[in-house]
Amino acid sequence: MDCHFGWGGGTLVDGWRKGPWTPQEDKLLTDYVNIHGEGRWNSISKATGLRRSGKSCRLRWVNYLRPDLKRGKITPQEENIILELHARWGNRWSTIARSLPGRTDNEIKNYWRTHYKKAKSTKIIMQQQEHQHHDQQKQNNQDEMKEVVMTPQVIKQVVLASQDMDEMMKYMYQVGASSSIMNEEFYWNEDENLGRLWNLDI
DNA sequence: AATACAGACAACCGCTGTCAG
DNA sequence: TCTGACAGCGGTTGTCTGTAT
Repeated sequence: MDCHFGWGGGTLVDGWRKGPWTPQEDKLLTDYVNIHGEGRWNSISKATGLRRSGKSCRLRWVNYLRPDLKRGKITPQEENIILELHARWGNRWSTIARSLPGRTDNEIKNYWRTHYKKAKSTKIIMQQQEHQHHDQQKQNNQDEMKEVVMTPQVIKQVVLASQDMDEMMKYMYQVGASSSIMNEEFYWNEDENLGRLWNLDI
């Protein structure tokens, strides 16, 4: 059974409230955690009368109410850390978040999703340009090797568009990347080279 | 001024791992 | 060893807000 509360309210499902939290609910949860500490999330509803599931309470505390949370935009430094760690760990958001004090896995996940989607479009455009480039060469009946100039900006875009190191390297070789960092040594020393990559002044 | 669109954020859902009984 | 409760994680969706047309 669903019961809609209207503006500022939530929805009651099987006795649990869902939807946006109210300031009153936030206060109940904050007071409880300040007294009892984190954990035992399922006890909160019984102890405080808060009609929220343990899961919902934990999420609200971790992502919004925790006092050590950093507010505001992701800084360029944090962005570089996220990109580097994502290249290394993939979608292990909680692992990445541990390297960014005050940032939550949810926040990083949302940030990546927004910017990754943008990068994905960039990748498609780059592939289209590559195809056009290739067609042009065919049309001109030129038999020379194709070469894409890999500026630092392009390299960073490729990393942004890649799911992982393997895909990135595959793509860079696919487009015939020409860059001083594109060599065997770079491929096999990914940790060190990611550092070098993000030190590029772009 | 109205509308469409994209970005940012908050919250939920389903799954998995852990641990106590 | 098995099982259920719980916490945590990643994926996904919904909503709000700012900006472009």
